Amino acid sequence: MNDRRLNSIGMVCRRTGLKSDRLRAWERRYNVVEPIRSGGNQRLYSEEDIEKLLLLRQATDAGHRIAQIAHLPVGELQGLVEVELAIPPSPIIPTRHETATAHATVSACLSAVQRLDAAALRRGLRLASEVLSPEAVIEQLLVPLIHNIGDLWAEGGLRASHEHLATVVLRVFIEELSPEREVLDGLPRLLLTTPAGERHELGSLLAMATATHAGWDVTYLGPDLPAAEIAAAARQRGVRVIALSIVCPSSPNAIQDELATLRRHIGDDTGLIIGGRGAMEFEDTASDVGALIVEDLSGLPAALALFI
Amino acid sequence: MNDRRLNSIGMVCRRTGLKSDRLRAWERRYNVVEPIRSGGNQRLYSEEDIEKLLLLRQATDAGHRIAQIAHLPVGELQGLVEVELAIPPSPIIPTRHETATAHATVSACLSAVQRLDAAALRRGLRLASEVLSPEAVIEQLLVPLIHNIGDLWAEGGLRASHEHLATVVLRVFIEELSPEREVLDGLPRLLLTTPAGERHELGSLLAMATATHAGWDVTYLGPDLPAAEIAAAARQRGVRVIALSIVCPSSPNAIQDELATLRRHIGDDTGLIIGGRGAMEFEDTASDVGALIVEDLSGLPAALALFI
DNA sequence: TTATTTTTGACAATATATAGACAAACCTTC
DNA sequence: GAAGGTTTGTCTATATATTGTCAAAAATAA
Repeated sequence: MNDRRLNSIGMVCRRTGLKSDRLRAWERRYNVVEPIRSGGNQRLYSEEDIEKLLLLRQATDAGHRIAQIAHLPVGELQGLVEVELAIPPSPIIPTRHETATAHATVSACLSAVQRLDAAALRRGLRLASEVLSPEAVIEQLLVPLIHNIGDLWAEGGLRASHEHLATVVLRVFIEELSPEREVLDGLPRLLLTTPAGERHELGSLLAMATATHAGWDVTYLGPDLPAAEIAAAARQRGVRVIALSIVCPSSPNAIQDELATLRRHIGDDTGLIIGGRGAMEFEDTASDVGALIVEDLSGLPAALALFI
Repeated sequence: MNDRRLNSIGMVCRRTGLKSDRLRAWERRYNVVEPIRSGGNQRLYSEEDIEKLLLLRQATDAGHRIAQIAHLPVGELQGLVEVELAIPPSPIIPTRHETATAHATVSACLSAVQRLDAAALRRGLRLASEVLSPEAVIEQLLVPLIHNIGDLWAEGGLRASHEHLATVVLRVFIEELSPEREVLDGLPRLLLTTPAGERHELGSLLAMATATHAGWDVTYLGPDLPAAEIAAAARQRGVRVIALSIVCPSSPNAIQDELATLRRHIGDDTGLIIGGRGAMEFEDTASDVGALIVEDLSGLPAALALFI
């Protein structure tokens, strides 16, 4: 393991909490470590050096005298320090609540939205997610819920404030639903947002959760982003595909322009997917700009797979 | 993934926060990047160059010496800054104060935003929140971070896409930061949103976290809500106070109208608080409609207390 | 034109190195 | 316990290295 990462003495001080004088004194008197030198004769410590110095610091803090332990190898120092290392993993037993049907939860959540009761909405969602798998939560709870909200909104049964509250709560819930994005280096990259003029975010959030589950490295940028911005972000991230959610834009004509502008900016190498409730209205534009239309959220993984 | 779009040195300075002299010095002394030249011998940087420079800035901010890290590839630099972020939690180093932790994290988070790296931003925030108290997270991490984002945005160093990404990540983080709103029956109720025309949400999110910590039952409705909607929601929830965040509205005149309309709708019994970076510009309007202006987030609890 | 960029050299501010001194803490011995 | 020596961390002074910044003059771009 030849680590090219070398640390200056200042860095070592920050990382070990030892002052530089002490560090140099230890080296001078006991050769605790023997850092190589830079061209200008400055010390360069390896990660192994730092590890040993950290252990020495802990040991001296615990009362050991540096002269007695300076020569010990790292392994022995660890033994010396590991006096109090107890990590009893507390076993968490998932309490199985009654299986509330997704349907009942949908109606409960809808009622919470209408009452502007964010706490109740959160409780309902959380309860369901304890029982259902993430996929089931999306398909049986979130999709119908968001659909219902959209319908009610169209009928005038909900005000903008209700939709805003639902968005605020759901966006956090959906993001928490997504798996932890840890070291995902090789994954294909997807940019997800809604075009300028489309401020409805819930659909794109669902798409984000779905795409993440499908194994994509999703950069999610929220709603209402101009084409030039989308293109710039796609370039910076080096994404393979851009996906746009369109539900109910304020101006359909403007969306067409945005799509055309976007394709012009990104060139032909980047895939373009359009989905959402209002996507079908842009079928012609989509074929003009070489975009794939996805009618249903369940069709998204297959559409994405075309670009791998 | 070859980007035909290249960046001038001025653009790189805005996007990385590095001064041009420093940039050229790094190149002259260590060849950190080797931008191609235009016909007139001017440097043209690629997106990969910018990515590397951002990481180098973050690493030097964290105390690394440029000479030791200049030659590292991007992947190792990422590992390096992760290591640096992982230092604060180490319990054996009492020498690092809260402020130092917060400062390093702010820089790391800013770099993550500029790289459109949501995962790194999340990790940075989470690590800090494991060490700092919620109050410290807000005051020393989130407020400076959001301020910095605003400044960079004003200077052209950030695009809308960067601000969107930051909003998406921060809104989830801030909501998770807030304590569980469980049994809070007697708490005074607050409605929090931004008026129509103001789409910047980050400030109102901070206000939400602050007000929740101050013991209010906050109904948060996200950004960009028309006055009539705000009034209707306030009536339905029976709130005592409405708080609005104003940062940089698309049309200041429209905001004045919204404020007047709102006061007309809600009557005189409901308190009205206006805060945020752009709030001071509406001082006159505020006094007309009987609204309290809060200049600073730290003044919010006191202002709210007036209405209990 | 005006603003930006390039090159070069110089310079100030930090960081680090070495050698030596010193006081507080620690240990041994009386 | 006290005396005396040892260990240990810290401090000083001086020198060198590294790093960021600045200025001037010429070239380029908008």
